[in-house]
Amino acid sequence: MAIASKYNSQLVEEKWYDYWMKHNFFHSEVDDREPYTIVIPPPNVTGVLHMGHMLNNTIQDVLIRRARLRGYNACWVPGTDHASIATEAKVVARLKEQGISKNDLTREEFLKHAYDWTDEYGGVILEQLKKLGASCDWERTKFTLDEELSPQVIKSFVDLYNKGLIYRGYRMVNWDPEAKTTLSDEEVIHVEKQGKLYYINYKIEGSEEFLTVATTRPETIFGDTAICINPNDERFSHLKGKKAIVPIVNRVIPIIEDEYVDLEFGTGCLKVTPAHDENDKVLGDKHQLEVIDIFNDDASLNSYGLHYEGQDRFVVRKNFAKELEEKGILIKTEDHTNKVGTSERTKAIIEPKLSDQWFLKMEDLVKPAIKAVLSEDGPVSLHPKKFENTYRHWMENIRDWNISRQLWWGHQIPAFYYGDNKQDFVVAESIEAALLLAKEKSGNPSLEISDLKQDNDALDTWFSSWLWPMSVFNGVSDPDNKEFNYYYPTQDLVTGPDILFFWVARMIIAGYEYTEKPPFKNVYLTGLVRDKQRRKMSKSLGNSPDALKLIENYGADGVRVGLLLSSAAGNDLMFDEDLCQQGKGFVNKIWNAFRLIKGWEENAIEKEQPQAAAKAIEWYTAKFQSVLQFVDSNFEKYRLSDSLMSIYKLIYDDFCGWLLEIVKPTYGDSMDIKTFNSIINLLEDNLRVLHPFIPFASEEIWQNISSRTPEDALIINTYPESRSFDQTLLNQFEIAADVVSGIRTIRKEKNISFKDTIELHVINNEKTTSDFDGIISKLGNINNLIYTSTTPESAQSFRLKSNEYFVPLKGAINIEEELSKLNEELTYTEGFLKSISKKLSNERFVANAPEQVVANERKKVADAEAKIETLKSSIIKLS
RNA sequence: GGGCAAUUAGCUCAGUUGGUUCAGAGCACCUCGUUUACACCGAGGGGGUCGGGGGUUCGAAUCCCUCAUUGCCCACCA
Repeated sequence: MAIASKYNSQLVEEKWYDYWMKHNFFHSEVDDREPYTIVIPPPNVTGVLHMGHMLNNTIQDVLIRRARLRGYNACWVPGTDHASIATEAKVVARLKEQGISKNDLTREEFLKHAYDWTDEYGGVILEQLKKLGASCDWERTKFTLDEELSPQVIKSFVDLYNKGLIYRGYRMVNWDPEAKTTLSDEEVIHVEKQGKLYYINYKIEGSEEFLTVATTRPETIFGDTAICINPNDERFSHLKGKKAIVPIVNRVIPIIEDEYVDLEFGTGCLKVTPAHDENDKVLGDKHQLEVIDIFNDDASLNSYGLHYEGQDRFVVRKNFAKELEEKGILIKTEDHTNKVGTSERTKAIIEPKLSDQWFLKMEDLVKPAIKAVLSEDGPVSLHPKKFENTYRHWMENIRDWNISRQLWWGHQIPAFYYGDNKQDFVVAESIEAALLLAKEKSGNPSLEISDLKQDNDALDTWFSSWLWPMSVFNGVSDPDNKEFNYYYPTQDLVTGPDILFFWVARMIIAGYEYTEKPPFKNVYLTGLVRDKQRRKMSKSLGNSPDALKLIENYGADGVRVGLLLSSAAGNDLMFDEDLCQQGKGFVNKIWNAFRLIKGWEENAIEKEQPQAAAKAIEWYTAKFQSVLQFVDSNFEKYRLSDSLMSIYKLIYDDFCGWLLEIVKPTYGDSMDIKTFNSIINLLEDNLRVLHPFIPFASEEIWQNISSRTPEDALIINTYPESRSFDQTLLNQFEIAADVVSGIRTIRKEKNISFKDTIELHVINNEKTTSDFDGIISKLGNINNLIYTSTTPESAQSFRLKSNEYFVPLKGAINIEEELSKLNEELTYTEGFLKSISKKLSNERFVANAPEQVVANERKKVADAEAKIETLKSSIIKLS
C-alpha cells in the first residue's frame, strides 16, 4: 500500500470536519460529567476572519479539545455580535452608495436594510472558523440581537432601572459627529495631534483695553459666555468685575475669577464655552453661566455661527481665524500639540456635547468585580497577571457608563414617554406593561398605547454583550434553568487586552450583579498580531495576510502550529508566514513517522525483540511521561506556546530522531511484532497529546492506523494518563546519546561514512550501565563494543566525565592533534576545578550556602578530579 | 502629566523563591551528508561580557538604586 510522502491537508481537513459534525462530536448536552465551558468572544456579525480571530480561536479550540479528551463535557458556544455602531455605519455607507439617506428612512425601513445586510454577510465569519477547525457547538449559535437574547438585555435594563442604577441625565457626553451618536468614555481614543494655539483679543467693555486669550478652538468663540482669570493673577486684577466683548459676535460676557485657571499657560486668560468643553461646563455650572450650543449634530455650525452657519467646524476654524487676522483681532498663532479625542469606530474627532442620555451608576456595581480579580485567591485570574494592574486602575476610577446611543441598529431603550415633560416616562419590558405604569404614574387612566412613545435611542452594544456568558444559556431570563445551572460559570475566556474594559470587566460586573458568581475563572489575554516589522496588521497597510489563503497553503493545522509556537499569553505575535511553513513541516514530519511505522506492519512477525528496541521503548515511555508532565503544568499556567514547543521537540528529536531510528529494522529485515505494537501504542499517545493542536492530521493518522468506529474517533478519545517515571533511566539515556554524538563527531572529522562499521573501546571509569550498548551500537553503527582498561593503539578518542571512548583507526593518527585536544580539555577542567575549589575553601560559602548546594559543589570537585586523572594518563600514554 | 511592563544569541522568546553542568530553546546562519519514512530531511558547528552604571551578598540574568530606550494603559490644562 502506498502512502503519499507529503501530507495533503486539503484532502483531509474537510473530510474530518464533516465527519465530526456528522457524528455530533461538538455538541454538548447536560449530563453527569463535569462541564468545561467557553463562550466565544462574539465577532461582529458582518466581520470577516482576520489574523486576530485566527489566533484567538485557535487557542480556544486547543483548550476545548483538550478538555474534551480529558473527559470533561466540553461546550464551546459560538455566536456573533450585532456591533451597533460599526454595523450601522456600514449600512449607512451602503445606503449612501445607493443614493439613499438614512434621514429619509423610518426606523423600520432602516432596520429592514440592516437585517438584509446581516442576512447577506452575517455569519460568514462563523463559516470561516470551521475551516480553522473550531469545534464549536454550532447548535448553540447565538446572536446578540436575536429573539432569545434581546429580551434578556431589555429585562436587565428594566431591572437596573428599578434598582435605581440607571438614570437619565443631562450631561456632557462624547459626541461622534460622523456616526451622530454619543459614545462611552471607553470608545474615545486620545490621539496626539499637531494643532495651533490662537491668541485672540477681546475688548473690555467701556474701555479701549484688550484682553488676550489663547485658545486651540477659535470656532467655539460663538459659544463663549465668559472670560475666566485667576483671582491671584495680579496682571488682571484691574479687570475684576468688568465685562468683555466677544469679537465679531459682539456679545457682552462677564469676566469671572476661578483658581482653575493656570497662570502659566497661554496668556493666563481662559475663554469659557460651557456647551463645548467639559471643564468649561464645570465652570459654567459654578458661575451660573449661559450655555450656548453652536453646533448641529454633524458638527457644522448652527445659527449661532452667524455667517458661518452650515459650515463644518474645521472649515470654520480656518476661515474664522483668517477673518480675525484680517481684522487685527487674532494677534498671533503658535504651534501646539495636544491630545484629541477620536471615535474608536469612525475615527471622527469627538465633540463634547450636552445632552440627555441614559447612564448606569457604576460605583457600587464594580465592588465585587474588583474583589473577584484582585483579592488573594480571587475566583477570577487574568493571564498574564500583569493586566491585573490595568484592571484595578480602571475599576477604581470608574465613572458612570453612558449606555444610550443615537442609533437604530440595536436594542431600543425600553423607556416610554406619555407626556411632554422630560420626566413623563416609564420603563418596562413591554409596551403593555408600560401602559399600566404610565396610567399609574400620570394618574390618567384613559391613556392608551398610542399615547406612548418609545425612546428613540438604542443601547450601547456592550450593554448586551456584558451579559453574554449568561444570556447564551438564557440565564438572565430564567436564572434557574438546567443548562445555566450546569454550564455557568464558564471556565476560560480568551480575548484581546484591547477589550479588557469594554467587555471583560463589564462581564464580571454583570456576572456578580445577577448571579453573585464570576462569569469565568480564567481570562487568557492574547497579544496583538503584528507583522515582522512590528506594525499592527491593518487593511490600510495591506500587511494582513488572507487568513483563508493561509489555511489553503499551509493547512489549518500548519497555521495553528505556526500561530501558537511563538505567542506567549499577553505578548504580541510578530506574524511571519515562515511560522506557518514550520507548522506545515511539523505536520509532515509526523505524517512521515506514521508512514514509516505503517510500512513495518506487513513485515511484523513473531520473533525475539532486540534488546535495544526494548530499552528504547522503555526509555521513550518515561520520556513521554516527563514531557507530558511539562505540557500539563504549562497548560495550567496558560503557557500554550511552551506546551506545544515541548511536544514539537518530543516528536522531532525523541520520537523520530531517537526512538524510531533505534527500532527501525535494518534494510530488508523484518520487524518483531512486540516492538511494532509498542510503537503503535506510543504513536497513539503522541496523537492524543497532539490532537488539540493539530486536530485534522492527528485524526487522519489515528484513523489510518487501523479502522475505527465513530466511538473510537480520536476527537472523543482520552488524554494520556499521567504516571510516575524513572528519572534515572532518562539520565542514563542522556549519556548514551552523548556517546552516540561523540561517535558521530569522530566519523565526521575523519570522514568515515555512516555506512562503514567501526569498533568502539570503552574505559568505563564511571561504571556506567551497559544497558544502552545495543542502542549505541545501532546508532553508531558499531560492530564491536569492547570494554577495556588499556588505551588502544592508533585511535581517535573522546571523553564523557571520567569515561574514555576510543575509535581505533587503521591509518596513522595525528598524535599532535590528539595531544592538543587532550591538553585543551585538561586546561579547561583544571581551571574549572580551581574555581570550584576556591568556592569551597571560602568558609562563608560553606557556612551559608544550603547543604545541597555545597554537596553538589563537592561532587563537581570529585568528578573533575577523576576526569583530570584520565586525561593525564592518556597524555602520558600518547607522548 | 500619572501608572504599569519590558530590555538575555541575527530574530522570537524561556530562565521558577539569587546557588547543580562555566547562560537555554525554536527559527535563521555555516559545514557535511541522500538509492533503504520525511530536503516540509539528517549529522555537526558558530554565535550572548544577560540595555549602561552603581550597590547588597560568600555568590546576581535573578534583589536594591540610578540612567537610557521601547511598549502599553490612564488623564479635562485652554
